[in-house]
Amino acid sequence: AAVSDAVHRTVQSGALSVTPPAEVTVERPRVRDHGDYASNVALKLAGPARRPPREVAELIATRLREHDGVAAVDVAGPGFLNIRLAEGTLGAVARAVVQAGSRYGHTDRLAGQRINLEYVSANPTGPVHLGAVRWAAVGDALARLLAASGAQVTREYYFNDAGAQIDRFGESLYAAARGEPTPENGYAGQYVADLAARITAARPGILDGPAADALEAFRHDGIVSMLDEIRSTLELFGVVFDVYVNERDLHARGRLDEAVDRLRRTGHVYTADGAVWLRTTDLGDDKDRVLLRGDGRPTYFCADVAYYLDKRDRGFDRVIIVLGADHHGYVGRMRAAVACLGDNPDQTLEIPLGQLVNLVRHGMPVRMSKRHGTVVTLEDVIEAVGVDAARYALARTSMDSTIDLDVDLWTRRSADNPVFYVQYAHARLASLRRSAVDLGIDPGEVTDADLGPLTHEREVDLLRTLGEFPRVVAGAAELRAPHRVARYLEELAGTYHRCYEACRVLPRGDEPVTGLTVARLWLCEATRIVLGNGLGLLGVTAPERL
RNA sequence: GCGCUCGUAGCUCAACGGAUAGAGCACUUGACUACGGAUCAAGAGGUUGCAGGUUCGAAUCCUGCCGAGCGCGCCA
Repeated sequence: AAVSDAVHRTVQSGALSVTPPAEVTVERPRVRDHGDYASNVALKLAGPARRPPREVAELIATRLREHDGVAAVDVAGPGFLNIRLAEGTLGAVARAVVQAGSRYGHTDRLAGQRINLEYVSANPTGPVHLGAVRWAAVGDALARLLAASGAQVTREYYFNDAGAQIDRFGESLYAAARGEPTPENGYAGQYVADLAARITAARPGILDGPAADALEAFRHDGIVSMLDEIRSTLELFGVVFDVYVNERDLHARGRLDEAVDRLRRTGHVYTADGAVWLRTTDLGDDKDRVLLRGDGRPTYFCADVAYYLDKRDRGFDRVIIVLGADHHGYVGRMRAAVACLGDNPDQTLEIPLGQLVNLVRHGMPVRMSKRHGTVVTLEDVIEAVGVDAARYALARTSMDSTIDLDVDLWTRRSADNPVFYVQYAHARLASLRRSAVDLGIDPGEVTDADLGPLTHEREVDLLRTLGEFPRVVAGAAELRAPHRVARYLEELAGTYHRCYEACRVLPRGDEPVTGLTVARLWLCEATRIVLGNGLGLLGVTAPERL
């Protein structure tokens, strides 16, 4: 804010003939010699202002030096502003953290945005598989991040409970119940046999009645219990959705017909070879798409468009759908369809694509589920590494990278396991707090004056890192990149451990409790809070003990 | 064939067009009468797949090539 203000005043003074930018970038430089904060505004403005960057930087620096709390401003390199804060002002960070508590890190950066966030949406024809587990972890963390940034977020799960795949699922259950082989393109695996047996037991005599009734019963009961199972497994994983939408409901409510009508009015719909098409090539797709087949039945694409419209009609101004890279074909045609509807897909539809996951044990990919005899499932992952490690591991890597989730690494109770490294720091801080209580130390209410004594290099590092947290959260939310929070937590844990080595907190033996003791206790408490908040954003617990 | 994504230290991965590309692991050398050593300190490790281009500045943006994964139906 100070930098932005300085830029404005420089412009107002007539020294620069440019429009001040809406936002200026200020970041913590990687190299500590470059000050507490650094900005590249001068480099950005040099072009429009038609002045050398260093000259622009000097003009802004002059104004910036007039600010309270700014100790020094240097112009460095091609025209960076390196800002050093006055000693003692950093202590206020710890007070701010302690006073904000669990809300520290929250901002109103995305206030007013109504976001519909869809993720997982695994088919109800089987248990949640490994590929979707990543989107459960990442999607849920993203939802927490967006909410922490002030957005109004609805977490949504779409059940594809209509169409031929569901019929095949019902047929597979029916065949299994009668002891017949799995139909072609049907569903196999132990879970199918188990489920078929449960349904048969719950509906005595069902196999003796008409085949059509039995098929319908197996289809219906099969879907219902798969939905239940999926929901409860996700809940075990700490992932709970606000809204579950069934594709069948969209059909039943006439939403697909309505979508086709809406599209017709845009003039992008035509009929050819007996089918109804959407001319998505008008808006960037590489081929047109069928909405209604020759026999009048809608395609999945049609349902997808209807579902998008349904979300928009419910008042969301931004629709985000987290998908695996294997669905990337969906992106182009949906964007085109959205544009056909008159929306700007850059503003209303966002589809982050993520790479796939392999579960690895003893250096070898795990292909088969223990329990289901099919692919690896969410339950397998929970059983193999536990909820905390799985969620952390899946969320700490950029979605762009494929992940090898190494069971041996993530179950290890040592420093090379990142989730343990971070949780250990939290447990150590919690232990310290218990020790302080045992010693009868009561720091009372926190004030800036309490924190004045924090001048050790390691303490200052820690304060600076704590102060970064809200920006990290906001950035991670805006970039849809929860892994940034995990990386930050690892940095914070390391910074804390280094401070801990150098700065003894509690008095030894019969040493007195000093102002420094109190200051350091507050610093530790602030660190504990930030570690806890950060882990919370990832859906990982912050244990008091390990 | 067309399209999308990815390629960074030995390994797993960071880096919103910014300064000397960073962490952890593994490796080498150190620190334990411990506020939780499940930690810390130091060292070594790089032509960011290759070649051009854009600009004050490129791992990042553009073009071509090489390599890997995935996708391209009136399937779901």
